[in-house]
Amino acid sequence: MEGMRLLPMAGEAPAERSDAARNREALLAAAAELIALGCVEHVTMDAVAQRAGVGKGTVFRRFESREGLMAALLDRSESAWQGRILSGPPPLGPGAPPRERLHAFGHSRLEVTLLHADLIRAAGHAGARAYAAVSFTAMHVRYLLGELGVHGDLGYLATALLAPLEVPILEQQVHLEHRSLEQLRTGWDDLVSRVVGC
Amino acid sequence: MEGMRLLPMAGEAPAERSDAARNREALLAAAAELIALGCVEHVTMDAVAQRAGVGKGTVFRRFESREGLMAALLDRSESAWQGRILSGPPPLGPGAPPRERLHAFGHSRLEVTLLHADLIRAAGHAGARAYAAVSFTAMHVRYLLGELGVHGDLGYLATALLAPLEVPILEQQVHLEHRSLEQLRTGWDDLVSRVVGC
DNA sequence: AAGAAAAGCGGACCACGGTCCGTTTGGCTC
DNA sequence: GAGCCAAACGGACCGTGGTCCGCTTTTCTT
Repeated sequence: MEGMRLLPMAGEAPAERSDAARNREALLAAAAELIALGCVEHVTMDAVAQRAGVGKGTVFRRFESREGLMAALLDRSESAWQGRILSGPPPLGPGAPPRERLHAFGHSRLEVTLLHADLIRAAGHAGARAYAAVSFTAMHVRYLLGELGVHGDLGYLATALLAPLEVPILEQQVHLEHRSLEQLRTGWDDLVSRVVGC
Repeated sequence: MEGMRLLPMAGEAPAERSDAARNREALLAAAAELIALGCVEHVTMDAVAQRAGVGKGTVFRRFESREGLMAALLDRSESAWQGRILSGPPPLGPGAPPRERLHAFGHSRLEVTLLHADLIRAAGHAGARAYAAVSFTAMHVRYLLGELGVHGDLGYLATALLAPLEVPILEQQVHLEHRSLEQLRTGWDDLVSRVVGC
């Protein structure tokens, strides 16, 4: 049994070396600190590398790009939020009727998106990361629409419902058209009502 | 009548010097050429300046930024398109019933957005430019919704309807979810039906 | 424990967007 | 036409994201 590889498990994750893992944590921490004591724009790759006490190349090897670093940062709160949906208390989590869950979902997504707007924008379309997030929300909305007995192309309807919750649209509505959070919530509720049917 | 300013007309546009105007045209032409014989990403500010035979500083003085240059490029086809809506033949232009116009609007917007996706992405949120475009489409959809007798926050509904026609969402649907143009058109029609009411 | 291969590391280097400031030029007035 | 000045010009310069490659460290094997 000597030649047996313990972790790699077929051809999946080749496992990370200890120094690499240590640096990954140090870099994420450094980036988070830099955000905390300034804006996201101040998070420059050189600054992160210097603060973490590593070379610049290391940052890129760990996170591919600046967008990748931002996406990794985002990933933490995003997973927590997904957890609240999959197994948290109602009406966000399971247990409430689908209609209520859909309304709660929109309100929550609205808030979390506005809260992390800068980070999300800086993360851009970082590889499969962004798609994973989009895909989770789309799948959930699709599921709720199904529960509600909606007919039609549920995949398209889910995407269409989610589109007004994306950063550019929300920023436009808040900053250019001066809509309040309350108005956005009402708008979502109205939109949901129209889409699922009277 | 000697001291009278002919063009400035109050405090509006201070008029452009002849060499400035010449350079603006040369730069736009150079940029268009560079796009034509390569992708949008190859349009670098140095390259545009060199091809137009001017200094780099001139490019930035005329267009503020790379995004500004892209927005200026986009502005041409965008105005033509707006013209087709305001005074072109039905069902896109006036003359057709509002419902048909709304469907035609979505289909047309879909195509033009996908066609110029790269340019639109490169233009980003270039100052008031982007908002002007967004604002035109929003106003038009809002107007059509009004004609259709829809009740509620028409401004919000217009934005929500338009959101799935924005570049990031369309690219996601086309490239990640492999939806055809036909499916997108059908999706738009269905969405419109649900929003304006059965 | 020793040795070797692979994974990681670091920082010099490059390209591009954007700024600055000394110089030139177009378009006035006289 | 001469002269003036605001506007426009050009290109050296800077910061940042991203790459590359020779050196170091970890980890696995025997």
